[in-house]
Amino acid sequence: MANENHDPFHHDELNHSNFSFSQNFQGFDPSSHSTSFSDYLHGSMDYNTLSKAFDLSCSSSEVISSIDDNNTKKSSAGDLSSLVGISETPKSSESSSSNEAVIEEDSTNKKDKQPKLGCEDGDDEKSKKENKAKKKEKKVKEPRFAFLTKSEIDHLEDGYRWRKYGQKAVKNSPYPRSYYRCTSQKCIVKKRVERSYQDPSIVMTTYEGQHNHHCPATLRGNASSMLLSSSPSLFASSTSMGLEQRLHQDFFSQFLPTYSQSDQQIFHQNLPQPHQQQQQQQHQQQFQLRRDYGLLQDLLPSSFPGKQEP
DNA sequence: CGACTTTGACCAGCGC
DNA sequence: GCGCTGGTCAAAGTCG
Repeated sequence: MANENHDPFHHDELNHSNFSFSQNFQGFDPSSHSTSFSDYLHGSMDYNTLSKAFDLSCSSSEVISSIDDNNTKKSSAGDLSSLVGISETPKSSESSSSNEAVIEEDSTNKKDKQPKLGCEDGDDEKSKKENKAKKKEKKVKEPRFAFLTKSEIDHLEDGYRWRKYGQKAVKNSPYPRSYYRCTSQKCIVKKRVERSYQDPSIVMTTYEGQHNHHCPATLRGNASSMLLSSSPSLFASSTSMGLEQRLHQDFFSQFLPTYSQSDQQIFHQNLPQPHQQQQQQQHQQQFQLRRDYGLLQDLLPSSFPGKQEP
C-alpha cells in the first residue's frame, strides 16, 4: 500500500490510525470520546459481523462506514454531521439492537398521499383515517445501507440509472441532500446522497431497497483486477478464491460497477501533477474501500439491500 | 420528444 | 398544538 505518511485524511485529520470497528461501533459514546471521525462511525446491521469483517485491516480503509437505517434515522436522515462528529450529541444508544429487524415494506406507502388539489372531501377524510390506521401499524421500512465515500463528485456512478426526484437543504450543512430513484420499472430502490459539511470530500450515499433487476451497466476495464492487486494482503487472509471473487462481484455489481472510471476522473482531474504519489495513494484507498466493502457484503444479512444471493 | 433535473410546495413525523 | 425537518410530488425547465 502507499506510504501512509502523507495521507491527511487517513491520519491527521481523521485519525483513522486507531480505528477499530468493533470498538467504535458498539461503544459509541460521543460524549466520552474524542471527536475523531472514526469515533463517530456508528454502524449497521450486525456490529459484530462488521467488526469481524473490518478487524482484518481497518486502518487502511478510507471509509468509510456502513450505517444502517436505525442508526441513521437521526443521523443520516438527519445530518451527516453526527456521523462525522461535530454536531449535537447523537442519541447513541437508541439503536443498539434490532438492526436486523428490517422487514420488506411497500415503500410506496407514502404515496397514499392525496393529490394536492381538488380531492373529494369525504374521501379525503376517509383516506386520512386510513392513513392514520396504517401509521399505527408498526412502521417498517425498506432496509437501508449507507456508506461514506471520499469523492469529489456527489453522485457516484454505480452502474444503475437513477432519476433525481428531490433535493433538500440539510440542516447545519451548506450541502444539499439529493434523492434518487432507480429508473428501472418496478424497481423501488432509492438512494440518498449528501456531502459532509465537516469534510466536504466525504460523500454519504444511502441505498434503500433492493434492485429487482440486473445492473444495466457492466463492470468496465480492469477495475476488479486492480481491486485485488491494490492490496492483496487482506484477501490473503481469506482463504477462498471463490469468496474473493464473489466479494467484489457482489459489490461492484450492486453498487459500483463502473466506479473505476469515475475514480480516474475524480483523482486525475483535480490533483496537481506534483502530487502524483498522493494521487495514486488515494486511488488505491478508494479501491481498498471497495474491497473492504465487498468483504462486508459477504457477511451481510440477507435483508441488506445490496446483498445478492449467489 | 423523451429522459432527466430543478425547485417550490406539500405532507408526515417528531420534539417541545 | 406548533414549529421544524425530512421525504416526496409534480410542474416547469433543460438537454441530447
